[in-house]
Amino acid sequence: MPLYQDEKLRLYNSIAGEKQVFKPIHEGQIGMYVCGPTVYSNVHLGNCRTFISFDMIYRYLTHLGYKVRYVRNITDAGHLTDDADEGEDKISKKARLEKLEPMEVVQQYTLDFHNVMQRFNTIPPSIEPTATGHIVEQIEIIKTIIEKGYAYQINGSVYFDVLKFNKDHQYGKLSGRNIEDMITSTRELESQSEKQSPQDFALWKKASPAHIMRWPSPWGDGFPGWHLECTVMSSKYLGETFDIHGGGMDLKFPHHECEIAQGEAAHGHSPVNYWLHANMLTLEGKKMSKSTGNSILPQELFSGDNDFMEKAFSPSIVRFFMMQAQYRSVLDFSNDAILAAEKGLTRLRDAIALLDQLQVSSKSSVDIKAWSDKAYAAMNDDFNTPILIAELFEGAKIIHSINEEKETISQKDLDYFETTIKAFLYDVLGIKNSDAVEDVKGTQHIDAAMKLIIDLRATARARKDFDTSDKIRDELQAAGIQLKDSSEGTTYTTI
RNA sequence: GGCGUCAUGGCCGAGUGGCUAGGCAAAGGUCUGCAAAACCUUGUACAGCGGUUCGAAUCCGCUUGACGCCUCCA
Repeated sequence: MPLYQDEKLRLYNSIAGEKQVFKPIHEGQIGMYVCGPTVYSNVHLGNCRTFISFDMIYRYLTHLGYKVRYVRNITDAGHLTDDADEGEDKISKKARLEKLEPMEVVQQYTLDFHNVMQRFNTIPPSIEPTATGHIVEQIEIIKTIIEKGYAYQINGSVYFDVLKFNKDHQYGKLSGRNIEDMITSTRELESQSEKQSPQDFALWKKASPAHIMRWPSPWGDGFPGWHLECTVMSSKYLGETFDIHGGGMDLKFPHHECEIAQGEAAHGHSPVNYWLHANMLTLEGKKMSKSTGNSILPQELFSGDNDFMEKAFSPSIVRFFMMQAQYRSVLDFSNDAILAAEKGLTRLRDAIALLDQLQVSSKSSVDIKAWSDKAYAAMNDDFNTPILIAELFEGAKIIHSINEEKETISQKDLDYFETTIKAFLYDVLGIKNSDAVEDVKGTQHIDAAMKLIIDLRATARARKDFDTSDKIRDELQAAGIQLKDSSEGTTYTTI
């Protein structure tokens, strides 16, 4: 029997503004769409937080026994640098500046994104569609929206008519805005806009002669608007209404608002049942952002080559650090905070490593079921990973108590305990049980330590204390470090 | 200016109308030839001012501050 039948999952639905009991459209199956990156530059750590948060959510849903179709797009066209009429496609701009084919830009940063996601131990989505791969579908849905009367074309571009839409539907319900306020508070644009109303947004943009990314359409050569791809790809792979839509908090408006409008305009009903928004990662108290330069790249963190941190941190530590905050809370990234996370994770890992050598008894004095109930309760409460981690530390305390024979555990309980605690740390939180740090300084430390051990062994051999020298060699071997004796001396390698 | 979120002990970070969050750090202890490590024990904190209440850090109001969105951003 799948776990989800016992576990009542509640999640915070942004559009309702409250936690709701989760009920999928089809029993046991979930469709989840997450807005992916625009691949015009390297993903920074803030971007990663969102994807790691939804990876954890995907993992937990899967852990509960749901069959999840997880779609996360790659935006490789259509994302404008700004909303003005002269707004340029981000990919196109980067290609122009670096004298590359747009698809070279896309390829470079898609590879970077995949590489970083792999380092963070995220599970690839079931489908990872691209905007350029769905131009035909985007053109089709634009036609539909025009037919329904919610879009107009002008000078080879097509705009969504927000005011018209708002007469029959409610624009702004996700982000809590009403159209009147928006009209009165909209900043005046210097340039004369071809849009009927400043709130209108582009479904299709005419390509100027110099624009290198262009596709033919009924309205002339051009490229699709940013919001459209998500509407098209989510409905194509998950249906016109699906269970969960995720993304960063900063996409709530206008991006997700526009998605709702497009979906309702084209299909007549709301596209999403549960909207989930992951909060921002800040650096020195300010939102990480490519445009302001206040950001740190994952590679810089893993290598220690950055101005913010005193040492290198492995992907697992960074991920564990992120999991210590709830996904809906703003999290500030700092040297002290991640250092604390590193020590905590080590303690947790050390405790779990003790599981294999625990003595079993005929009866348990510890209540493992009560412990796991609390762990599940934490996750069922809108994926409260900080509480889950607190329970994992309680688990560590239990392990130590048994190890010191202050408490007892039966074989049956131990098996369940081990399975559960590992499932939560490895499978749900996605923390690997060990990982190598590509830390130059760290390697130097190990080298220094190994040199000392090797010297001690050499001394022992010199005085024919082979008990000691063999012990060193054999135990290192067992620990995965192989000594190599040669006429030049002794070296070591990891196995 | 509009909309929204948040202010928790040295740091990070949960949660709750009355009962221990957790991690890091710190102090004491166990262990140890000495250290280190490890493990155990210890924290009554919740921006300020009012109000509701038998009781609020938790609810309401105001003040102050921070952040996010309103323009591209995960």
